[in-house]
Parts: sequence; C-alpha cells; structure tokens
Amino acid sequence: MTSVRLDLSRSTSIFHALSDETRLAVVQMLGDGERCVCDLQAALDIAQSRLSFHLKVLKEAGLVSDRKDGRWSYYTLVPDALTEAHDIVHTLASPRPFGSRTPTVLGRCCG
Amino acid sequence: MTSVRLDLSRSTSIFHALSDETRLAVVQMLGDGERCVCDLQAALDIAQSRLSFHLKVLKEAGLVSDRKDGRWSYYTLVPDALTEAHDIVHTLASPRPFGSRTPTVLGRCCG
DNA sequence: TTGACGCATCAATTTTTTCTGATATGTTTG
DNA sequence: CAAACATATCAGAAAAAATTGATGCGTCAA
Repeated sequence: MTSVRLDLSRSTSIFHALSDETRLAVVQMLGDGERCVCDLQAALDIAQSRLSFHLKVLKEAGLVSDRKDGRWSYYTLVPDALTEAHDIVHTLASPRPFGSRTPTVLGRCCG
Repeated sequence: MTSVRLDLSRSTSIFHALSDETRLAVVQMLGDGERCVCDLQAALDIAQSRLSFHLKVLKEAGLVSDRKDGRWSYYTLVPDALTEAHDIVHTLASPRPFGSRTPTVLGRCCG
C-alpha cells in the first residue's frame, strides 16, 4: 500500500482550478470530448480574453492540455488529473495510518 | 440512477474551501478525529484570528462542524461533505449521458 | 470577584484573483 | 497581398480573499 501523504501545494492548486464556475463549466464540456476555444466561448458566452484566462488556470493546474491546429486551439481534459483529484479527496476522507497522525490529546486539551 | 447534473455553485464553494494549504492541513488533522481550536493552533503555529477565519470558511462550506464545551470549541469533519466532494469529482470525471451534453460539432469548428 | 484563558469578530490593510479592453501573432481566405 | 479570424497576452481597474492587530464576550480558576 502506497503512503498517502498529501502534497498540499499540488492539492490546493487542483482545488483552486476547480473553484470557479466558468472553469467547472469548461471541465464539464470537455468531459464530452475535445473542444476548440471558439466552441467553448460560444457555449459560455463570455469575453474571449476571460475564457483564455480561465483556460490558462486550468492548464497550469494540469487539468487540461491544448493542441493547435491551424488557427484553432483545442482543449482536452487530462484524465490523470481528475483521477488525481479523486485520490486527493479520497485521502482526505480516509483516516491516516497511526504513524502519520497528529498526536491525539487524550486528556483535556490545551494542557 | 440519479441524475448527475452538478450544482456549480455548491461545487465551487467546496473546492474553494479546499483550495488553501492552511485549510487542507486542518482537514487533515480533523481526519484523525475532533480537535479543539487551541490544538489546531498549536499544531499549525498561526495567528489565532487567522485560524478562526479559515475555520469559518470550512464551516460555511459545510466541511466541518463545531461544538462548544466550556471555553473550548471543538471542530469535526462532516463526513457527508467529503463524500459530496468525492461525488462531484467523480461526476466531473465521467462522461455525461447523451441528453445533457453540449452538442459535439462534427465537422470543423466555428462554422 | 477578579484575572487569565479560548475563541469569535471587526476594521484596516495587503495580497490575490478576476475582469475588461486593447494589442499582438500567426492563419486562412479572397 | 490584404482583410478577416482565432487566440494569447498585457496593463489597468475592480472585486474578492487573506492577514493583522484590536476588542469583546463567555468561562473557568484562584
């Protein structure tokens, strides 16, 4: 069994990327497959620079990747990243092994 | 089978709560069980008002609950919330049923 | 009952994030 | 080649979030 210590910095980066409605909507759309920026923009109806900004946040968090073809850019989900997010939440939700726990104060606290 | 349409606002609220290292560290500690604020503060070594602020964010997102006993406040994870987070990520990672998809552009994009 | 403690809250400030409009770059089409 | 496009990037403004230090309030212990 692999050790499940969290990389806090990596974890917060992923969660931050997912903490915005526009970005979540993009991730949802990409769940159906690759999309070009223009399609995303048409569906979301937001300013182009704004979408570009959010795509950059997603990309820097490793949640999406992009590819260029002619004058279009296509974005795709990075499946491993969502798996990673899944694992992080799972780790948070599961008790850790004894060795890595913060010592439990058995008597009263603030002793 | 339940419909898996995401509540974007709820989702971003949870992810935002998890998008900070201090708050993630708190969640990790609470994974070992209930803790009073003073123990959290001692372990994290941050200003008291700052910890209080982050606990409030976690509480408002429904990730933790608190209880008072004498002059101490004890915080606990809300297990359902982490389950919910887990489900949200799972939903994001899974293709949606046909009916709820953004139409795929089959030919070239930006037509 | 007085003083120390544990914690929440507030106002002020700083930092970070987001949005907007403009401009730049490469691409395709006429 | 020129014009229209698709997209990224940048600077500045606006908005949101985080930090800090102070204050207040309930609780406990001397």
